[in-house]
Amino acid sequence: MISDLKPYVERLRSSGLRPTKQRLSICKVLFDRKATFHFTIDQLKKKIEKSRKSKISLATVYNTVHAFKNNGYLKEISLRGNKTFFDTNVTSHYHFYDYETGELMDIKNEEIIVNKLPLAPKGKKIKDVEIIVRVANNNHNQKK
Amino acid sequence: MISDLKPYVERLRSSGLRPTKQRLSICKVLFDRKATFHFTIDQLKKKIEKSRKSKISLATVYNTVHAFKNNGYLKEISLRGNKTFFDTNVTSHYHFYDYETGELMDIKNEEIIVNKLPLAPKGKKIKDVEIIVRVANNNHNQKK
DNA sequence: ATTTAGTTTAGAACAATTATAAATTAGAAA
DNA sequence: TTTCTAATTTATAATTGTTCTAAACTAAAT
Ligand SMILES: [Mn+2]
Ligand SMILES: [Mn+2]
Ligand SMILES: [Zn+2]
Ligand SMILES: [Zn+2]
Repeated sequence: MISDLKPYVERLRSSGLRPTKQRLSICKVLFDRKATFHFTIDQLKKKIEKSRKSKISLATVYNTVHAFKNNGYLKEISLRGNKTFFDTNVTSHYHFYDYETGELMDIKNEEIIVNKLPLAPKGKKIKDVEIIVRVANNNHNQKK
Repeated sequence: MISDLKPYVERLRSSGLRPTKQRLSICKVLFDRKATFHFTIDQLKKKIEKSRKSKISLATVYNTVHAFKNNGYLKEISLRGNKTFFDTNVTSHYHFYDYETGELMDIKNEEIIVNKLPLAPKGKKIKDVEIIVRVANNNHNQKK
C-alpha cells in the first residue's frame, strides 16, 4: 500500500483482471525492474513468495501469467525441453540460450540482421521470426 | 524380411543398439522416406503401429528416438508448448511453423541469410542458430 | 543347446499444466 | 456501512508428456 501500484492496477484492469493482493505481488516481481526477466512458472512463483513472504497458489500464478501473455504484457519463448519460458520483454528481439545453465539473454533486434527470408507457404502469412542462438561454455568439449 | 534393412541395421549398430524387430519398424517409419519428417513421439508411435500392424511399447519409442538423437540421426526442434518435436533432417536448416495447424516445414539453409550476429557472451561459444518463422493462415484475424 | 547381457513391456513414478469446486474477497449497490 | 454478487483464490484432482523400474523375453556369443 506504500509504493506506486497504479500502473499495475491499470495493467490488470486492461487485461480484464481485478487488482487483487496476489496479482499485485505478481506484477511487482514481473514489472518492477529495468532488465528483462526470463522465467518459468516455478521460478516466478518462488520469487513472488520470497518478495511477499507468504504463499501464493500455483493456479493463480498460471492464470495471471496466461492473462498477461494473452494481453501482450508477456511473451512465451520457443525452447527445447518441456518447461515453458516467458519473457517480460515484449518488444521484438532475439535470444542467447545457454543450454548448460538454462540461462536466457536478450539480443537486441538490431544486433541480428536477416537479409533474406523465404516467402511464406501459399495462403500463409509470416507472423514473426524467432531466433535462438544456442551457446555453451568455451572450455568443455560437451556433446550436443 | 523382404526389403533392404542393411542400412538400418548399421544405423542401429552404430548407435550401440541391437537391430530388433521393434527398432527396425521405427527405422522404416523414420528413414524410409525422401521428405523430412517432423514429429512428436505420439505421432511417431501411431505411424509405427499402423505400418507394422501391432503395438509397440511407448518406452521403446522414447528410448530409440533418444538414442538416434544422441547419435546425430535425429534432431530436436525448439518450439513453444510442452510437446517435444523431432526432425529427421539433421542437416543445418530452419523452419516454418504454422501454430494453428502444428505443421512444421523446412527452410533450406540458403533461403535465410543472416548478415550480422552478436558476439557470444564472454566465455561462451555459439553452438548453433535456430530460426523459427511462425506463420498462420492469411484470411483469419487470429490473435497471437 | 546354453548362457547372458541387452531389450521390450506394462505399469509406476514423476513433472508440468490445466481443471474443479468450495471458501474467500472485491467492489457495486443499497 | 452493510449487503450482495460475481470474480478470485485456493487446495486438490485430473490430465498430459516423459522417465523409471523390474520382470519377461530375445539376440547372439559360446
Ligand atoms: Mn518445446
Ligand atoms: Mn518450451
Ligand atoms: Zn527476451
Ligand atoms: Zn526440419
